[in-house]
Amino acid sequence: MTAGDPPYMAGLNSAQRDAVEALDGPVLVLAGAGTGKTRVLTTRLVHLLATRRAGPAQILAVTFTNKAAREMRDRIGALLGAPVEGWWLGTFHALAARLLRRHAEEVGLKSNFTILDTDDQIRLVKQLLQAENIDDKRWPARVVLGVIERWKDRALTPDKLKPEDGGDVAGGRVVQLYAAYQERLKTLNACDFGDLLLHNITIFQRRPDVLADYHRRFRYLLVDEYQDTNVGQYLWLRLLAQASHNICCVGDDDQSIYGWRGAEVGNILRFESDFPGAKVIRLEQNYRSTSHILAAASGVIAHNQGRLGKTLWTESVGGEKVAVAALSDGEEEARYVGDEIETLQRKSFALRQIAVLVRAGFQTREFEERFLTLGLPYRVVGGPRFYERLEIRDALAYFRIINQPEDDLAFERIVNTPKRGVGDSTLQTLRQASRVMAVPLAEATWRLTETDEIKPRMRTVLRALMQDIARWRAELERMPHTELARIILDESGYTAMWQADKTPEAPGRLENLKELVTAMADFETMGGFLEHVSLVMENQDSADGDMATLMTLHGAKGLEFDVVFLPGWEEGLFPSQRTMDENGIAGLEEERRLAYVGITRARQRAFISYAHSRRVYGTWTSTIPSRFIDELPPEHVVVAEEPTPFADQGGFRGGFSDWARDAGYRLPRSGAQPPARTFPVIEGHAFEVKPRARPSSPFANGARVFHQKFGYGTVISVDNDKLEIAFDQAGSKKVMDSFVVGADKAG
DNA sequence: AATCCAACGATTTTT
DNA sequence: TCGTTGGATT
Repeated sequence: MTAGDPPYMAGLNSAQRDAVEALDGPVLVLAGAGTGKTRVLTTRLVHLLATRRAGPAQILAVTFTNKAAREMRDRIGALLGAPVEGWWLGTFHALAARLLRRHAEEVGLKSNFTILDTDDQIRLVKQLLQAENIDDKRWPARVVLGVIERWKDRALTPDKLKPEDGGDVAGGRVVQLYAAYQERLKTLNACDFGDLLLHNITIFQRRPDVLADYHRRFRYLLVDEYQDTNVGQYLWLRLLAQASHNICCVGDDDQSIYGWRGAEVGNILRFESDFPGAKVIRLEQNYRSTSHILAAASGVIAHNQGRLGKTLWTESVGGEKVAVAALSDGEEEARYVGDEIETLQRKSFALRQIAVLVRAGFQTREFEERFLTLGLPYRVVGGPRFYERLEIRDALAYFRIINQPEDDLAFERIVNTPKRGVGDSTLQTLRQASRVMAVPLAEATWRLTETDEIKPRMRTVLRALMQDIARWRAELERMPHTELARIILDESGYTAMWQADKTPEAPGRLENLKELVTAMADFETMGGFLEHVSLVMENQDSADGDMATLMTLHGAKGLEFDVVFLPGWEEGLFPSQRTMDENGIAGLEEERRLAYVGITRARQRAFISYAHSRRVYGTWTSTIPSRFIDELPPEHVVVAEEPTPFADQGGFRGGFSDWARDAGYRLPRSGAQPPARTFPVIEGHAFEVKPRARPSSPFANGARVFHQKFGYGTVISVDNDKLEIAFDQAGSKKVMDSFVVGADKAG
């Protein structure tokens, strides 16, 4: 490092430095796992500013997730010592939406268009299927929508498709449905996520003057996670970069795991031919993991074809080898993981630095059950997002119909929520009127209340609703939108509906509604807030405190932990049978990349495991160890195994899988009971006695308590800090007292 | 229009 | 096995 270096360059290695300093022309930074990718991106951006190549307004910095965008913003803010506001730094979708609001009329939308979420999309497709008399049993709306979305990912608009391109999906009429879907979106003044990008592309192509304007504006482009871009995103970037050629993409072909969502690894593989004269820089020094962990991950990923190729290395040699354990069944596997975590805890690993990464969400269940019995605090990452919750979507539908009168989907959602006695037949009448008069549903409803088309009682109800909506809409101009939101939820009877609800979820839902209104305060307008919700709002990491993490491999991308558990490495489960059936070798390779992502999340320890037999949808199935286990380089792995007649005492000599398959032979056939559990594996760590002297429980027999997962129940026995509780819904369970609260304090 | 059961079917999900 | 969903029932 030279004396004249600016402080923000301090500590960069030479490859990182190259990536920061290569400012002109196309640059591809191949950043392996844990090689300081974000550091490079943020430093590069700061370097652009410091060298006065560009001001904040001339840089377009694109990420996939809001989280990544936030992280970049925070880190740049820290480097500059000033907050990053109003920059063109955000997700593809947020930036595209921002551009589209400025030019909406160009594609037949108004600037206040609604961004639909998946639920809205499915409802819309369902309506179209019904209108076309297509059996939605045979062709479920989600399947049809899936086909349409994959087309959108590839920037294939209906005009680019021939009717036969849809195969026999929806009776051979998908293309037609797709066109109808787009038409319908336009009349709803709405678009879906894919459209945000595609409309941008249309505008750029149709209006060279507009594009040229953005060329003058955006002189430097920075793109994160380039391996995850789909064709639409690629075209969008290429259009924006075609004047300056100053595009820098950062990514890792080995971490491309979203092919099933339309991501094209091809984009990153083709970068050099797409952007002639491109400079390719490899970041290969890993700052995260031990050499054993890196070697294990590299050994697996080396089995993939068609990689750009990187050789990760680290200065952190040694450490523990990757542990591989064979367990008898899933329950035993959960027991094993739980035991290992307790051991690690005694070695003073923090729980928040330990993660269990599974292939599919349902796998977390066994671990949850085990952790509950052990009293091991954990959090499950994933599950429904805040804005996907029923009550949030209902509330938003009210706000949407106020904000955007043409939003029929929102109207349909709230017209009978809370119950107003508006049934299917009334709704049909409204829909028909809307169609005949060619006006939005809300407008049609308004007009119908003036006629005798509908029964007088219904007319009164609907008129009241429409008057409310009109009044709220007028208030939009006059009062703060947070206050208006409270009024809407109140006057519509929506809050009252949940207050009257006696189910255990009701208090939580009211809580969420409150939270929603609070969150609105950060926005200047209702419209701004709605945009935020559809593009940005996510689960708040409510769980602070020291807890182990349970999540999917997909969810773990971009994260790191001291210790990672990778259970369920069995053929069919991981790699997933379905992926292999559907996508063959390409699918298998994506699964392998997932394995690579999983292993490289670990800083110090990785534990891979599989079960000999597993209950799949209720029936016992015997399993075969994942082929990925065979691909682990033996010298970096330590096998924790049951001694068997087949196993060499030294372990791992003639090939692990042979041993494993031999052992598998001794298992009962599918449908039988699992073998007796004989092996809680792994070398002894019995030298320590459970040190935690626990205070006796604050709960007594007969106490009414509430548990996050099991709901309400009555304590039937107390054993120090362990309680046995008869839950009203879930039956009798043993749980830790720290996991329950008094029933009076619940909610 | 609300409620109740049976039949079904079941990955991964950044926006 | 278990949760969801849609048809049938009141």
